[in-house]
Amino acid sequence: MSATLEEVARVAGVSITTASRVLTQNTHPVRAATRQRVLKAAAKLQYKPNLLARGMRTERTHTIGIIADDLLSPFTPPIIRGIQDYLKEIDYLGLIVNSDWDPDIEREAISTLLSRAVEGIIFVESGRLAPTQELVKSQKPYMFVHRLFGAPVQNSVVPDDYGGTRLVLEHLLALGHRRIGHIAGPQGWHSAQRRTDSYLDTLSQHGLEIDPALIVESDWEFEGGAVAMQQLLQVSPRPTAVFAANDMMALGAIETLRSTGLRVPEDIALTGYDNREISRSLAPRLTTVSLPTYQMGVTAAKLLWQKIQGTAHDVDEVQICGRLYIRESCGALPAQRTHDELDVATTVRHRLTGQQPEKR
Amino acid sequence: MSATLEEVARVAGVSITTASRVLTQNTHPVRAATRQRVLKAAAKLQYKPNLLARGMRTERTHTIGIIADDLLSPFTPPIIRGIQDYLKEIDYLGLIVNSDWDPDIEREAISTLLSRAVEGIIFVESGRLAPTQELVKSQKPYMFVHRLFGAPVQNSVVPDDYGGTRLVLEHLLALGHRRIGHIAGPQGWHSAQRRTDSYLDTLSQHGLEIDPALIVESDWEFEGGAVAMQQLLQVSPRPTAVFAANDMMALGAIETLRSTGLRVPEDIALTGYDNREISRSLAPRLTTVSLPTYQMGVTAAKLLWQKIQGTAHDVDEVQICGRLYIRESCGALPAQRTHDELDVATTVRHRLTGQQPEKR
DNA sequence: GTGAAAGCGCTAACAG
DNA sequence: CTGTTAGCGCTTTCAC
Repeated sequence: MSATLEEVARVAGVSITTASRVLTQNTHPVRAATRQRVLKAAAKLQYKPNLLARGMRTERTHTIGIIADDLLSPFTPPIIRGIQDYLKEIDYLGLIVNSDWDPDIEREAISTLLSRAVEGIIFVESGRLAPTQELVKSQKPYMFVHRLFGAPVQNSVVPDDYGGTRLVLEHLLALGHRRIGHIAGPQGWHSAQRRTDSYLDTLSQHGLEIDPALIVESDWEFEGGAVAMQQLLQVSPRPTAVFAANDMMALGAIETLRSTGLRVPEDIALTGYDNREISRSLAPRLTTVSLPTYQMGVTAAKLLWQKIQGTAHDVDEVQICGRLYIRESCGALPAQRTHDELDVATTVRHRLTGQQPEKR
Repeated sequence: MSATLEEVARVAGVSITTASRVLTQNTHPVRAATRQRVLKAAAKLQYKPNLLARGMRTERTHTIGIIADDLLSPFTPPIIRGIQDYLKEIDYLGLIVNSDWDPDIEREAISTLLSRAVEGIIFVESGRLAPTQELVKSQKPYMFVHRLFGAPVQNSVVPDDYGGTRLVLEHLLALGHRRIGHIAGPQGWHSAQRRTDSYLDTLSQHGLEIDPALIVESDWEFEGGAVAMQQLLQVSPRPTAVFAANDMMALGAIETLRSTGLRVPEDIALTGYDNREISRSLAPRLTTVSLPTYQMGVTAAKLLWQKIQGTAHDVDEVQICGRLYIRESCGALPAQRTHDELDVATTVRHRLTGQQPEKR
């Protein structure tokens, strides 16, 4: 390992205590000259405090636990990144454990983290609605981010699906659409339900009558969206726009329209939700609302930090609204960038091992 | 915190030493009856060892560091998941830090991790080719996974791009294609270069002449693939199949073909690389080769573990080959599932708050 | 077989 | 202002 405090103290010709006082943000007074000697010694020896030892003494390990139910979900990594970025500012690190929607594994994970004296735990996309016995007993603070099911619970940070949906629907309404279909997510999911609720309320508030035939529940997936769209096409009069509750279903819907010979957005306008990365590439590029995953992660970390410091206690559910991304699929932007534009945007050249290709 | 060894010992009526001996995989002999008493006391108090204290004594923290240059890359999460799953088996945990392609941040990250007495470090998608001074000095083992640039280096686990490319090309050859275009990745990237090398070698080995005009370098992106395909379409005679060096460019190429009125795979067969999640959804579903990210993570963790234990030292670069996924875009499968099939595959039903919709 | 004691590296009283 | 001392919870000699 690297140099210890003792060595630094010896080199600086002071006691361990003094060295410690200089090398921490301790308020205890130390003479300037002494301070300098210690600092110099530390620099010379490349002293790095052993955080384990410090943590043992102070009960502050500068570590929190992150329990992810599905690390491979498209939303989990940006949430974690948000958490990490906030942690970095306060000089903390996160220990990440997977729980795979299994209560036993999760219990085990909590236990493992507690054993490592984390100062708090953040659950990412947890199916759980309440902390385990052990966690409660430990008195450690915790937060849920992007809780997928159930009613509002304290200490959780979730997307404002209701508000986000209103953003995209009012955009469609502003474009003149009056007959708007809805491919809903599975209603067992919190987000799906909120988005559908908002669809119903927003249309009603704008004086439109709800046509049950224009609402089709699907399963979040591409193929589900494709099938749902087929169903919507059989309704008459046909909707002029469709709000899909997520991007994958919107893409599936586009596929159905395409194979039916209908154009997006000219024949039917389409919008999604989530702002998945692929949505801004595929043609037509999708108008959608972002899921503010990164910001949710930051917020959860910040709230956990306040709880660790004792400046906050149980907090009510926090909702964070995404942004509306207006692209081509709703008709508000030119239908498609031209290939000329693409040519400018991208550099393409030939290659064949070593030799420069001929000009064409 | 939870119960300490001392309390367990007191309850069991033995010394701390004895309790410790029972509760670790210590070989020291303990009478069966005593052992039972300790075990019972531990269970009763729900004893969980303080891993910090143990780590301080043993210099084994059961923790490794993971430095990710880009957590939001599509490949990083599955690599990390592979690492974590292996770590779980050996009862280790990973401390994840981001470095964002910045050498200073990376140096800092290494320092932070060392300060926490990690037993080794895995670099994920690192741009770096060698460990820092400090890391070398620390004597801690390390591994690189999915190193993106440069020649083979020791202690790294990378995909076998050469072999993977051969898989997909031989598939196209077996389907009878003789004029195969190639949308290459940016040749500064290791993977791109290897895939192009393999393209050249495989075609040559099968007695085909390389036509430089059929090789277009692009930028890994959707739009780049679209532009590259336009370029390939101007070559005459036209290729009957195109191997894109990644899925995104393949999707872009499909878009170009579609807007040109050409069908995939009837008019031109297309294949990608990486097996991105979206490739198995969009129509036509993409034939591609997987990047064995998960397995790479597992392998890196396993090798690191061997180095930690001292049963292995510096190891030569390990290459792991992906799998060929045959789908519709190359023409080897029926062009598209029918909508009837889709109907069966997915449950779709109406919903309107509370009320069951009418049968249609 | 069992236990007393030392100590990992650090911080926090408490004296001076 | 500085230093001495105790001890966080655990493992590990070394005696018995």
